[in-house]
Formats: sequence, structure tokens, C-alpha cells
Amino acid sequence: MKIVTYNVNGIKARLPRLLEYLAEERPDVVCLQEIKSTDETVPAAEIREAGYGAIWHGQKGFNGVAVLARGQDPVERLRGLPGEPEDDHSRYLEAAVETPAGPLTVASIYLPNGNPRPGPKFDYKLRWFERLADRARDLLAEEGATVLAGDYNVIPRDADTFSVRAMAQDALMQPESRGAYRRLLAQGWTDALATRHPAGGPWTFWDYQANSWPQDHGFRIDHLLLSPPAADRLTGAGVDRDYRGREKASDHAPTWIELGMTLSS
DNA sequence: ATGCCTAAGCCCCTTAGA
Repeated sequence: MKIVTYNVNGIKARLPRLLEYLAEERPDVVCLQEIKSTDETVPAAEIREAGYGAIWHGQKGFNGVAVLARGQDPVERLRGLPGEPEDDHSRYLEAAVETPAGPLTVASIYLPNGNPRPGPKFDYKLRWFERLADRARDLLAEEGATVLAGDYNVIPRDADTFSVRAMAQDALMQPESRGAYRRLLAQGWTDALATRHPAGGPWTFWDYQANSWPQDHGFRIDHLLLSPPAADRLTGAGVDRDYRGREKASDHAPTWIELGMTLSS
């Protein structure tokens, strides 16, 4: 089964691309970020007509995450991360879905960008990271199949960017950001794309500016983290990068994993 | 050193993104 994370950068502006993707690839589960819509203004009918059940954690203007599942309604498990009651950003939505190999937990994650750095936005990013790590620890303890999918706004390795120099001062590549990501992985999570692409990349994001896409100046910031029972089922991982080159594209491309249908012994 | 481009709110400029 195919599980996708896709930062759409506005679900209303991206609806033709998203519907096209659902029709062409028929992914089983899709985690969306930056829907930039409230629960009321999201194009729910079109998604449902495409054959997908969906739950949303929306917000007016920016942020917003969703979980879509083909032929079923995801069951909401958690909406927003605990630990900072005054945080009103919609960046986390966790759900349970059914698979032929049993239940699967998926989370759609939109981690704060953190620029400019230093400053309150960078501090917020690091605090949010710790709150995510607390939740991730609880999920691992359940010992089920879990996928933490989303836009982490972290370039984990130097080989995950077209230019270390261009990004050196960016919040996406700071030691604190990488350290938080590495500590999360050290809990026992598998970075699916990194495992399948040890030499670096593939890119998941190309800036709209500076002619980045034609020059392939991208980096890898959208990640799917797998609990051990999920990692045991990993059979492939990649980026559907041609969607980045289509008309009215998001600056991110859909990033996916393939999980085997049966549990390995 | 700066802006490069895009979406959305609000209404044609500002905020935010990465």
C-alpha cells in the first residue's frame, strides 16, 4: 500500500493537482500539510467524490493538516500536540486506518519552519519538536505500525540539499534542528527515504524563486518516519517529482512509501 | 545585500512561507 505526504501549499489553489494525483496514483493514505483552509472551507465534497474519506485540522489563511484514506474514513486519534495550550497553529493530526495487514496509525505533521533564526520562530520550532518527540515516544511504546508523515522543515544530511552553502544559515539546516530530528530517530524510528536513498536526497521541495525547479535546486524536508513494525513492511520509497513540474504546482512534491501487505515473520 | 515567487486575507497591499 502506498502512503503519501504532500505539502499542497493551499488546498483550494491545488485542488486540480491533488485530484489528478489521487486519480492517477490511487494512494491508500495521504497526509496533507498547509491546506490553508478552515474545516468549513475545505473542498470536502470533491475529495469524497474522488473516493477518499478525510479528516481535517484546518486554520484560516495558513497551516492546516489533513489525513485522507481511500475507501474508508480515518478515525481521529489526536488533534494538535499537547504541551503548549496557547499554541493555536494547526500542525498535527493523528488517525487510525485499516490495512490488509492490520491497523495502522498515521500522523500528518507540519513542523514550524523556524526562520528567521535566531528568534521566537526558531525557539517555537524547537519547542514544537520536543512536543512531537514526547508524542512519538508514546506511539512507539504501543508497538504498533505507525507512520509519522509530514513536512519536518529539516534537511537531515548535507547530501539532502543541492547546496550546503546556500542553506547554511537557514533554520532548516541548523545543528539544533538536525539534533532534534536525530534524537527523534534515535527513539527507534526509521527515516524511510534516507534508508532507501543512502547517498542523499531525493529532493521533495524546490523553491518557487530563483528558477529553482529548472535547475533542480531542491532539498529533502518531507519525511516519513516508521515504527519498527512499519519499517519491517517497507518495500519502497520515493518522490513523485513530476507533479512539481506541472501547471500551478505546489513547491513540494508528493513523497511516498510502499508498505507490504503482509507482516513479515 | 536583496529579491527572486506564490497563496490567501482583504480587497490591490500585507503576511507568511522555506
